[in-house]
Amino acid sequence: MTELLETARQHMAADGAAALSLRAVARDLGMVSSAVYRYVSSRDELLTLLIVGAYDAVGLVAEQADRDAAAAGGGAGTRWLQVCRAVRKWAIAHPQEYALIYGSPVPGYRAPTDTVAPAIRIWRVILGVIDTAIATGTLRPPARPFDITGLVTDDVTAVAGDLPSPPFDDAIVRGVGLFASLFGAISTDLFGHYKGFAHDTDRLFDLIIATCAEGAGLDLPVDVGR
Amino acid sequence: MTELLETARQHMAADGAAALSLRAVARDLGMVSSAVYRYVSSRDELLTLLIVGAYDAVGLVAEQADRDAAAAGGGAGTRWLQVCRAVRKWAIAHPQEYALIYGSPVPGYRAPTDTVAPAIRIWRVILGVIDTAIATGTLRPPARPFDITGLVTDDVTAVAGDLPSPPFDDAIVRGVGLFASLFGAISTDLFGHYKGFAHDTDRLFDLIIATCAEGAGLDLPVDVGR
DNA sequence: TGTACATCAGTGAACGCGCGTTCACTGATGTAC
DNA sequence: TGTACATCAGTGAACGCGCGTTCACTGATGTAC
Repeated sequence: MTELLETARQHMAADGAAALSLRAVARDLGMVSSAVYRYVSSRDELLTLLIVGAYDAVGLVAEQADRDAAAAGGGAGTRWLQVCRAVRKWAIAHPQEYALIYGSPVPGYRAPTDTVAPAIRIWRVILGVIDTAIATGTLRPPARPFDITGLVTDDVTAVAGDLPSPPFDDAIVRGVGLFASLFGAISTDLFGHYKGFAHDTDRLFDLIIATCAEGAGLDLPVDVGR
Repeated sequence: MTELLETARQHMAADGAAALSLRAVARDLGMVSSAVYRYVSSRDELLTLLIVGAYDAVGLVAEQADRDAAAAGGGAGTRWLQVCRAVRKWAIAHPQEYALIYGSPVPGYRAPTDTVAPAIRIWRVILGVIDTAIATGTLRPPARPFDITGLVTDDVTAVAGDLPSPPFDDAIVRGVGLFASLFGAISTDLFGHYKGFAHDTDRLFDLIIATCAEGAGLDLPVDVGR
């Protein structure tokens, strides 16, 4: 089973998730194609397992980076930067797994609800960073407060707990902004949208994260990319 | 030819680019499969045409929104917001074409250089907005200047012209930040990462864009999402 | 006005391929008494 | 210690399918003299 997933991941790494074939994986395992049905009931189930695994890997990497940075005495800004760097490092090491979850959906595949829980892990990390920033008084209050009534569903509180009180009741907006900037910055690079214009992509990434985090009221360490 | 591309786009809309099949398109056109080779020399060439078309569509939509906002007397912030909204509107109307260019690469497809020029149109719009903001004195100077030496290749000046002088020599960083936030925000929504948490996605989008733009030193109209 | 020829858009059959999934099966290993 | 049985991991053949691409061809339309 572990071997099956490992081989499937290798195939994905080579050809992409959309081209993932049970037969090819079976071949690589030295099995006849029908044998994989001993482990997995269909191609879709295999994809689901890979998706869940990828979300969990991102979640784990993010949680660890966050914990490590906090343990080292880092504030909210440092923690966010380290989370971003860790997620990006994972994405670069596993581009097709990244594409599987944060790229375009695989044609014909319908995600079951099993994928929701692992997908949410990264959100918890983001909201945790923001909570810390509020608690330690380092989150810059909004110049002009947003009206967030009717913006999100009640399910958010199930994940995030109660929303912070004003002026920080816009925490979700900031969180979504951080999320979008993180995955926007990674995808832009990974999916080839720099077209050869970027040279030092590591530093450019830090600077994008810093730029957008500043907009969210989060100050990154002063020496980022400088 | 126009019909071919139109039918191909319809098929993509239904099944995604990775599943696009010359035979299925031919069937829909009431042709025998070999007949499409009259118009297109291979499946890859068809994909290239679709990709170029999608980039051009995004570029056009962005340029128009920018021009219209400028003509209506909008400043840099307003222009950027209108560009974002226009691109997002196009993306929602053409999700698979969006995924084709800003999602994960199609497995097995290698993009020829023909796609570079149309892909760059949106960058010109972004850099144009920033130039305006500098020229009109509405771009907030960086609190702590970035050191951008070695960050980008010389090709950038071919697209963007000469870089602005300090303290705005970090314009590219801001531009990439805006780019990442725009496509991050669209993809997050379109690829289903809100998982049912977002309610008013239109307003949420505006707020993300405003949040990240603020980090880039660009002030959006005061009433955005408020 | 009539004829010869070229161009064009599409036909139809065939190639070799890989795919997901099913089914009845085999033989080795483990377990119960 | 020996026997009967159940479980397990995998086999092998077959199903029906759609795919990209090639090739020699046909018949309608346009053009030149």
